[in-house]
Amino acid sequence: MELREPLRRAILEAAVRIDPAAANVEVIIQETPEDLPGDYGTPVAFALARLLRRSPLEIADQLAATIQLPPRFVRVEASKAYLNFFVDPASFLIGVLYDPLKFEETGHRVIVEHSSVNPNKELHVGHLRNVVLGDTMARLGRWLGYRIEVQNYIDDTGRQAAEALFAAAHFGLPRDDSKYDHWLGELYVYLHQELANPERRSELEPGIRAVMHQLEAGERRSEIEQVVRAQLQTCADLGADYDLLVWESDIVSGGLLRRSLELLQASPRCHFAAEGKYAGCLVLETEQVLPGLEDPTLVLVRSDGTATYIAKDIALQFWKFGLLDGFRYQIFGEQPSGRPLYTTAPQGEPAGFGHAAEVINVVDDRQSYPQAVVRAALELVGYPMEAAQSHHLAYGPVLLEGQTISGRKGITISIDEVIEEAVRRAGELLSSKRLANPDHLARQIGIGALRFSMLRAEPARRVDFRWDSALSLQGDAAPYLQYAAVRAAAVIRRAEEAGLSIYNAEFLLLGEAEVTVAKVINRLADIAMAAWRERAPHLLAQYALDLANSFNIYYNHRDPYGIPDTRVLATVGGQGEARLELIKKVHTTLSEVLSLLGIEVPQEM
RNA sequence: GCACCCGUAGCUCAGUUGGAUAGAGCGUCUGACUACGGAUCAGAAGGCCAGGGGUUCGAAUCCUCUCGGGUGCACCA
Repeated sequence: MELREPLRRAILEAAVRIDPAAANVEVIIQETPEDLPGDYGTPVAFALARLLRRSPLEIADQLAATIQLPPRFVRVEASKAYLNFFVDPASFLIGVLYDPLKFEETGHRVIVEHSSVNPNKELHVGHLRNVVLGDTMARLGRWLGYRIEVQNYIDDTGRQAAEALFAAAHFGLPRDDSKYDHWLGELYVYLHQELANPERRSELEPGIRAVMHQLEAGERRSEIEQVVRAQLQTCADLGADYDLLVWESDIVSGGLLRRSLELLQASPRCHFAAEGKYAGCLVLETEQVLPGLEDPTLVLVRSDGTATYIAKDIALQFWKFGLLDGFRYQIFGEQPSGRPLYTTAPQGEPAGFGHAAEVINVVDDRQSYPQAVVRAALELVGYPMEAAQSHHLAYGPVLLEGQTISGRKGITISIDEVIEEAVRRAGELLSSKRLANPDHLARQIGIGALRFSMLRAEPARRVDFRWDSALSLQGDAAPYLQYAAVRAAAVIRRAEEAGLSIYNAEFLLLGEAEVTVAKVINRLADIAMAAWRERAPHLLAQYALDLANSFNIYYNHRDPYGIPDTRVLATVGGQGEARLELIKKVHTTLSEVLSLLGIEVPQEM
C-alpha cells in the first residue's frame, strides 16, 4: 500500500505553510526504531532547520501542530526533532491486507544474460552463484512488470570447447553412463595433465587446432549441443530457465560482428594499426575512456583477420540494444518449467528477440574491465542512453573451504554433486517424520537451501562455500522461510476447518502486534524495486528473513503472564477472523518472495 | 606500478537515498501452558563498524590518507 507519498506530501505542505522557502526540502520517511513512539517518522526538521535557520525542535513542534494527517494516520508527535506518526491500526491493517500489490506490465524490455558457461565440462559451485543471481533477477524483473528475455551465451568456438572435443575423440574412452558434461569434463582435465608436458603439448596442439577450425566452421555443433543440454539439465534442477541461447559462432556467421566493426570504425578511437606492435590489427584506444590498463590499446581484430572475444562481446551488446541485426532462430526444446527455449541458428528464421531498453549481464567481477569496455563502446558509437542502461551484475568468486576453485588442482565440486548432497541431508532430517512425499520435500528443501546460500550475501562479496553453512537447514536459511510459510498455511487450514469467516472479521480488535507485522509486509514493494535498481537480490533474501521472523515472533507472542495472546482460534468477537486475514497476507507475501528467490513452498515439512 | 572490489560480535553475514540506542544466524549460557506445527520463540554474554584525518546538527554509510585481503592489466576467453 502506498503510504509514504501521501505522508510526504502532507509534511511538505505543512512545511511550506510555515515558510515557502521549504518547498524543495527532501522529506525522508522511515519506520520508527523499535521501542520509540510512533510507526513512521521523519527527520525533516533537521533539513528545514538549515534551510530556514531556525531550531529544529521548534520546527518539529510547529510541523506537528500544522500538519494535516493523511488517511490511516491518527496522531503526530514531535520527539526530539523527529516527527513521529501513529497509524490507526484498523484502517492501516485493512489498507495493507487488501492491497493487491500488482505491478503493471510496462513493456520495458530487459535482457538478462546469465550462466554462459563454457561448453566443455559440468557446472561447478562457482557457476552456481551466477545461475542463481541471474535467475533471481529475471524472476524479479518479470514480477515488476518488465518484459524479460533471459539469454545464455554459448562460447562454441573457444579453445576450451575445442580441447574438450579433441580429448573426447583422441583418448577414445568409451562413453560411460555418467552425465555427458561430467564425462567430457573428465577427459578435458586429463588432457590438461598431458598438456603440462611440453613434448606432449607440441604433439597434441595440431589436433586441438584442427578442432578449433572445425568449430569455427560450425561443423561439430551437435556435440557442443550435447554438452549444453547436459548443463541445462543442472540449471533446470536449480529452477532456472532461459528464453534464448546465443551462439558465439552465429555472431560471426550472421554478420553481426562485421556490422559492429563498421559502427566502431566511425569512431576516431578505433583504427587499423599500420605499423608497430599491433601492425595489421584493428584496435581500440581506451586510455581516454577507461583508466587502469598498462597498455590501453585493445585488439579487436587480430593480424590474421580473426576477431577477439571482446569484439564479439561488443557486437552482441550492440545487438542486444537493437543497433544491429542478423541472427536467425529456431526452437531448441521445451524446458521442465514449460517455457520454450530458442536458440540462434544459421538455418533458422528471423524473430523478435533483442531490441532491449536495458541489459543486465551477470558476469563475475574478474571481467569488470571487459564489461566496462562493452559499455564504453556503446558510448563511442553514439548511444549514451544505451550505455547508461548497460549493466554488469558483478559478483565475487566462490571459494571452496577457503581455497580458490581450480579444476586442475582438483579443488572443485560440481553443482550436480552439491544438489545430491543437499537433498540427502534434507532427507536425513525428514526421516523421523511421517510425511506424504518425503523425496519431493527433500528436493524442495535442499535446493532452496542452496539457492538461498548464494543469494543472502551482497554479490560483491566473495563467498566461501562450506558444506555446513551452504547446506545449513537451520538459522538464517531457506528452511526457516519455508517453515514459516508452511506454518502459516497450517494455521489458515485449521481456521478454515473451524469455519472462521472473513465476514465476521473485526479489525478494531487488532492492535500493535498486528501492525508490527503489517509494516513488514508493506515494505515489499520498496524492497523489490530497490533490489532491481541496485541489482542486489540479497535485499530480497534479507527481506524474506525479516518477514518470516516477524511472523514467527507474532505467532509465539505472549502477554506478560505468559499466555499466548495472538491466537486465531479460541477468540471471540471477530478478533480471530481478523488475525486470520493478517496471516493469509503473510502467507501470500512470503510465498511471493520465495518464488522470486526461486525457493519452493512445500505443502508440509 | 596503475585500476577496481572487500574489511561491522569468536565465525558467517545484514544495515533502503547520511538519521533516533549498529541488528540477525551459528557457537556459548538460561528459559517457554506437553503445542492453532518446537525446523519456533523469550533472555544473557559478546562491538574503538580495520586505523587516522575531514565534511555535517547527525557518519558503519560521503571525502581523504594509511594498513590488511582479493581481483584485473595477452593478437586467451
